[in-house]
Amino acid sequence: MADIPFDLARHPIGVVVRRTGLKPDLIRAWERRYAAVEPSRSATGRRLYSDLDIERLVLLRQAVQAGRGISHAAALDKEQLRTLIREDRPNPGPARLPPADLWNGQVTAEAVLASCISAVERLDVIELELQLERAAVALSQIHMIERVLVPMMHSIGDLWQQGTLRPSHEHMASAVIRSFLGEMRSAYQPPSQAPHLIVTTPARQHHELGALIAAATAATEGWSIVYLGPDLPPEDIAAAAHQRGAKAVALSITFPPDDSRLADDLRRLRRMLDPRIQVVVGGRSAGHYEPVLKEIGAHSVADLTEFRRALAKLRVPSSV
Amino acid sequence: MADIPFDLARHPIGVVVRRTGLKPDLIRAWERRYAAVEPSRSATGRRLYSDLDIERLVLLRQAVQAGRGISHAAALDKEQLRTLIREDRPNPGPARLPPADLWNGQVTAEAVLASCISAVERLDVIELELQLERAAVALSQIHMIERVLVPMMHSIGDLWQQGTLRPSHEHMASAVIRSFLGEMRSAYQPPSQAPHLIVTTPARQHHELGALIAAATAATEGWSIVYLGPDLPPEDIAAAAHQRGAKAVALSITFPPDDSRLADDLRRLRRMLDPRIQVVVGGRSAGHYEPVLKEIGAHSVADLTEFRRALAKLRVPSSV
DNA sequence: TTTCGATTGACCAAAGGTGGACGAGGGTCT
DNA sequence: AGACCCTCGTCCACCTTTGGTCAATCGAAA
Repeated sequence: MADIPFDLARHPIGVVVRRTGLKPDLIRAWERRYAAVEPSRSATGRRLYSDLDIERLVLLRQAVQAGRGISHAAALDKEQLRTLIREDRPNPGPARLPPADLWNGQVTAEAVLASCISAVERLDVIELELQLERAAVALSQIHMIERVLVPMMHSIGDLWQQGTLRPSHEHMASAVIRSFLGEMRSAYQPPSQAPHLIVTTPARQHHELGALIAAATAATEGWSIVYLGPDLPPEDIAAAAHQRGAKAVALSITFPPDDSRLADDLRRLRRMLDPRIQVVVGGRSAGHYEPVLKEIGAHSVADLTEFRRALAKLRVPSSV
Repeated sequence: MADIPFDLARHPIGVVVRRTGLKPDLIRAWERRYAAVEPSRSATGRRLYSDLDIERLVLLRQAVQAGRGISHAAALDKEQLRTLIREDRPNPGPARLPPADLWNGQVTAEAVLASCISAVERLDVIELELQLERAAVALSQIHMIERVLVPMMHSIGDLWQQGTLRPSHEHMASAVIRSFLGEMRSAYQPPSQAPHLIVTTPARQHHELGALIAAATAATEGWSIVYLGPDLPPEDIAAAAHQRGAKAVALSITFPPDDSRLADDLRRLRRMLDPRIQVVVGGRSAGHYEPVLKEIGAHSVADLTEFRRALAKLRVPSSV
């Protein structure tokens, strides 16, 4: 399979606009004023960008977003840009959560959310996919999950309960979100020595969106995910964990609030599982099972931030 | 199933128009100006297109929609077009596939199938995704579905029943195939005037892979798909069909072999549905419901070829 | 006879390119 | 503190290229 060389100039400016989220005028201005990129030209003068050009533009955008001047950033090479962006991230990263998430007033998580919900109401698959895809270019993955997908699921749940939406709307949205999260997760290629995490839902728990979100989140944290879908009995969860030599098992529990069989399943899982394998449980109804979870020594997480923290702790056995 | 060779030229331009969603004038313009396809001619000068030509036109349409100029796209071969589109569609992913070092020879459906099954046995998500992705570039979509995915589902089903595989393997494979089919479907951007097809599974039918395959297949035939996932009661199917002004509803029935409630649901669906909306039913267990299907005037299809044929017939209201 | 398809040439909307100007925001100078 | 200036995203006017569509005409097919 002949791979296309990265430095082959072949993208017209329209494609670059879609992939970078920058406006065409701006791209040209950066080129004119700072020689930020220097695309080659077609015989008739059209700009042709290479993959490297696009990558560079994305980096430049991130650098500018992080507060650098474009005139300064444009002079740096790829590696310098990368370190610069990495430096900027951890500090203002969490602090920037409230105002961030927009690119010059264009794409805000709230606006995306509104469009998505409207698309769901109209049962418009194409529009919903389009909105999500477009947002994914502009928003970071964390924002995407925490500010768009999670609120969207909640809104849909609410609208469904109050009768505004039918099950078909909820089904359609689930299918689209599922695909989207699946792509999100598989876009992350874990390092080869990454610890394995089994993600699933216990038997009789059919709602898998929570598990998918967990999978996508853990993937961004550098875990290698084995996603098993919903509704799996404890024997199979344990077998899978052992076969893959997993470091941990993540379960999402959404419903019902109380089910003694589920508590039994959890105990059974713990008993069958290698004691070195940790269990993390989250989801809407996880709180109702606190006693059992404590009993079996599972990490119970109330939200994604806690989940991420738990993952970080699990990763480094020394710090337990 | 006697295969018709893909490169046999036999479709008049009208068929190509219906299958690709392109206007006849445009198809001819592409040929005239860019030699985008070069159909053979009948004795009297009529254009005759092969399946490969049609596939190529669909790919070209997608490339153009992704922002490529037709003049540029027309110069590429099938494989290049596929990579291009695949690259444009999903998240402008960070890392690209590693260079293919093995597989220097031909990619055959059988070899892919074997590697996939081995990956499932090893519960190796990454490898399975990699194999599918790689195969998708080399194989046509129809081959991919009929020679890889469908046999794979059957093999897994068999291995599961004979106890070689656990439910966790089956779950993992389902999740991956589901994502993959979802991407396959959404990679096909239907033309805007394409007729809508609702795809789902009746209530209590939880296996959705059949429905997903139907969705992906119909998408390649130029339908606009509203995929609703599994397990939907008739009221909601009907409501969705009416809200989107669908032309037809496709249902996949896999199990159980006999269920009187399902028969009732089918009757109810037919009663609630606008008589102009057709119902197509397929799946492993569809045969067991022949009487009901005949009673409600549903099209019952035994395999994907029949399904495609039924879709083609539905599309042209004149021929009903 | 009506419909479909082929051909040709023309038309025009959309996308892209260029150069220039504007103006909000943030300094600096005297 | 007011005048000045710099930075940089945006907008505009005007042009070229690209490419989808149409109309007119004619032969073939159903």
